Amino acid sequence: MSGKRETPLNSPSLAGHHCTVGLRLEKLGMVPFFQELDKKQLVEVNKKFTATHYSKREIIYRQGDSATMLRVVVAGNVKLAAHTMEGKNVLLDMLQPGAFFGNPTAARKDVYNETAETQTDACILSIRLTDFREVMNRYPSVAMSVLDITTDRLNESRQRIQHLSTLPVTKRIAHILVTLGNKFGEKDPRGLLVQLPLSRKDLADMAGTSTETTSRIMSRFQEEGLITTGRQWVAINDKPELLRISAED
Amino acid sequence: MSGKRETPLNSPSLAGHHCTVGLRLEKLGMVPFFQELDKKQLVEVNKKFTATHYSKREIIYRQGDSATMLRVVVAGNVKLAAHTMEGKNVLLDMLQPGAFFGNPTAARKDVYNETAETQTDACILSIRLTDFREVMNRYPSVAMSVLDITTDRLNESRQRIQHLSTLPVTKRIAHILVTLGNKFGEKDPRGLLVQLPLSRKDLADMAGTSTETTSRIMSRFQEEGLITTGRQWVAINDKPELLRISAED
DNA sequence: GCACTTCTTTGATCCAGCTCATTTTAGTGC
DNA sequence: GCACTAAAATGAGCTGGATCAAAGAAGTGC
Repeated sequence: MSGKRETPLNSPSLAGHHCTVGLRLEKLGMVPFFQELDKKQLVEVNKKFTATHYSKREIIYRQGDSATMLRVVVAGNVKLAAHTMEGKNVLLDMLQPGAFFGNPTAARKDVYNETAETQTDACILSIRLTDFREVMNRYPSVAMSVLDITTDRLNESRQRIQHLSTLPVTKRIAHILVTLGNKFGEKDPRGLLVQLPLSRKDLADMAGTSTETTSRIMSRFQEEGLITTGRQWVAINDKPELLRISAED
Repeated sequence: MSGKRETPLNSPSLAGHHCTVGLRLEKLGMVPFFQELDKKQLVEVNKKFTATHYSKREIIYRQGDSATMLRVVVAGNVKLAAHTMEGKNVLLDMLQPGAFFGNPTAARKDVYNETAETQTDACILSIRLTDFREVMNRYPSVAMSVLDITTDRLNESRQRIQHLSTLPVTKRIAHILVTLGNKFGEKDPRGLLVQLPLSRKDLADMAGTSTETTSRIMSRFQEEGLITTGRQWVAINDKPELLRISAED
């Protein structure tokens, strides 16, 4: 029983080699919106990108910084969060490899309105915004794909507005857990393990509630056998039931 | 004093002539994302569109309907709202002439997840989604413009999430009033008049609160001289102060 | 292995906003 | 102008979650 609560997350230190020049091209080709480019085009586009390695919990850019770059996660995870003047945080998105961030537009609106921070060691590619616009103009498939992704994000975002406006906290958290399971879940003896360092505060910032309330609800879910959780990690044990809770009545 | 509260909104019945074939082309050219097309291209694109006239409070499509068309508001206003099973509504967006609605993507996700309803008499153009994709592929400027608009909407949407998560109702409503003033405001003896039929319920559905609370807050704002309001209409009298309220502390 | 820091849990109190109930008022149809 | 309908205002009581406070784990550095 003793080890039951030890962090089951993968060691994040396996990064570091990710950002080698050799791997970059290969990775770029796996990014959804470059999928349709051929080898030659990819080489061309690749030249415009710069790779940077970040370690865990590093800030990539801050809310208010001038927005000149578009970035792509190659390896690791990145979270986007917005801050209020009085310490209130809102967790806007958690990104996986392949996802882009930093407005693809930002014509006149020249500052980021969220802060980007790594959750694990990570390798990030950046491209100047003007260069990326050029790429989209030359390859409509890229623009279309970016549009599709942005539209999906808009829809997610609107669903979240709906949840914040109409659902009580318990249901919101149940729904968030299901979503995290689907997006970051990995089979594990403990259940569907969310492969991410994820604190109660993070969950609270996603659900628009307080850390304490989140903690209470998580404890209840654990008692009921729906999840297994410890410091900075969660595993989903009964997704169907969580889904039911998030939608019941 | 007697007439002080009579509805000051423009009569909506001035539509009806909007949807003539003659006007369509002209209107299409004014839509932001066709801005860069020349006359000939516009004529070409125009052929793909169908115009429909709707009267006030008509449903254009419902949440759950299969999504095959992209639509553009030519004249009038349209609101997008999502419904919960138990009557809870969320007002997602209010559209002006020139705005498009109905996912521009919808590859596999083939249903609308909101309901579109006219707020005034309106003229709406529709194009088959596949046709629109073709247009975007042929004219990158169109795709880019649609992307810019979608990105702006995503940012707005995220700001709203932030407000719902961190601000008390009074501030949220103050902010909404300012936004409405900026977007739909017209100079009027009563103040900056929001040219739209706008009930307490609508406001409540935007702010994620109850009709009663909205009513109380609106009454207070009126007492304080910040707004002038009546049945289904509002005029902003002191925008700076409303802004201050929405951001204070 | 021990001291320290950070995260999490739990308890107790309080209040913003919801809900339910009723009255008032603005607009509509005749 | 009068009766009718729907929106808005107002009152009173209740409650989901916030906040404040403090104790209990789980990692970390030395």
